[in-house]
Amino acid sequence: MLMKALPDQHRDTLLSRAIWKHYDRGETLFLQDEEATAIHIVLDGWIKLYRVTPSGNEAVVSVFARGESFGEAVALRNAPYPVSAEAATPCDVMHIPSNALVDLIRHDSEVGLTILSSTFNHLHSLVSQLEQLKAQTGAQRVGFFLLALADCETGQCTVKLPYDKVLIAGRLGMKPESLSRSFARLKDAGVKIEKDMARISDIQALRDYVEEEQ
Amino acid sequence: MLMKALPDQHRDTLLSRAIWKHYDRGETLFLQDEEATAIHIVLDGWIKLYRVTPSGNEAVVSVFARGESFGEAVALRNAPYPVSAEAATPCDVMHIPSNALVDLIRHDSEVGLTILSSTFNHLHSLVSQLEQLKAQTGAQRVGFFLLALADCETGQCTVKLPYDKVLIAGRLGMKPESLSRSFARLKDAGVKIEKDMARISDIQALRDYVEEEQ
DNA sequence: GCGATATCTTGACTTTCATCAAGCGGACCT
DNA sequence: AGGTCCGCTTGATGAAAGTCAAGATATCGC
Repeated sequence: MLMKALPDQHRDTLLSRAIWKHYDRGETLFLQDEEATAIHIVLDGWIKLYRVTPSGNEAVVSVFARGESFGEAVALRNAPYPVSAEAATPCDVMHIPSNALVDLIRHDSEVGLTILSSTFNHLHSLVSQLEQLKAQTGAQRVGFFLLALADCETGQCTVKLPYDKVLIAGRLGMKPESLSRSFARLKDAGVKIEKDMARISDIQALRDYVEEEQ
Repeated sequence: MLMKALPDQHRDTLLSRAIWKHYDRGETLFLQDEEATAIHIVLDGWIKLYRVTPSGNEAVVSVFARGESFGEAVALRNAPYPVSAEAATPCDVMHIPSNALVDLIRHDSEVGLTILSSTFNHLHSLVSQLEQLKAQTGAQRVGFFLLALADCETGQCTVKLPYDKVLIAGRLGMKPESLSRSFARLKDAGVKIEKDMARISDIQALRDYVEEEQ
């Protein structure tokens, strides 16, 4: 996201100062309240960002896939991370020192606008998450999640669940048990779960279901 | 927030191109999906940002007070607003044309960093809203809201509710009826509501209450 | 003062979801 | 094969919050 938006010349400047690293499942990239020194780009695998509440509960804030970047703005402010990051699957991640980026922004103000834009996309996705959480039932949120993964337009479709159900549940703001029950409800909307695959018998029917009142 | 962070010289540049305007309660500043042409700074009163869901429900996204600014990042991208804005009380608002700001950023990249930072404050507040919504009960969220308004450190304290209860309820992700019941529960934590004033008999007791497990 | 309207509270009922507990099935190990 | 751990599902129960409806309490205009 970040990289695509930059002109080649700048991208190379950043890449020359980057660090590649592999993480096993469950390994921690950084912890909440640590000071940010780099931004992170997922090359392969899934990274989850989560927060531990004072009472010790874990809330998944978001999950990043291959090609996505996170931590830009925190690194720029030299602020502490507001979340922790952990590999949800085995991962390859590229780290770019925040200095490299700050230098670049000072040098070319256009880069600032680009990052602002990417930050803003993230902000919008949070706003719509917030809205979804308030206004939709669990089963509808799950349906929405499946639709976002489906790549076909109409008719029947099969989706591979990208990470395990505990994490999906967290991502959608519910407990694994509730996720399981939501899947059961979605049977009426033509969704069948087999291991880590979801078979949607009619995309449009599912769309209608998630947009239904109540 | 935005203005304070800028050096005087730049602030004056912006102010010279700004427009002042008064809004009566209930008046609309802009609607979701309109194209953004300016950023907004609240001089007096309260502005609510809300979203209308496809099913017609209204969800309050945030409420801005005197001195706060919003719409920076949307204006910079020339994107459509993701939310609508309305005066929750009579308001004075300053509008700064987005061109003015874009010119400034191109001219001085430091400004880009400043705005990035302010955008990120907003983003973090959304993240913690998300977390709160998931992990706390209604009464705890209300308690948290009151604590944020209270200006004293310990002992007893009286807080004026800044806008009406329907809006507070929306801001906290609940229905007015639930807000009313949450207030009733907070009596045990030493909070009494009289019209639009909240009397907190012991700030610390309330703090303990909102941080309690469950 | 007296209605009329808007705002807030209360009550009864329902839905949704978290929780606790038990059970199933697969993967992995020795 | 037999354990054992883990991820997932299912069932029973309770708490929280939404819904619908009715009442209480302003606030305003006349």
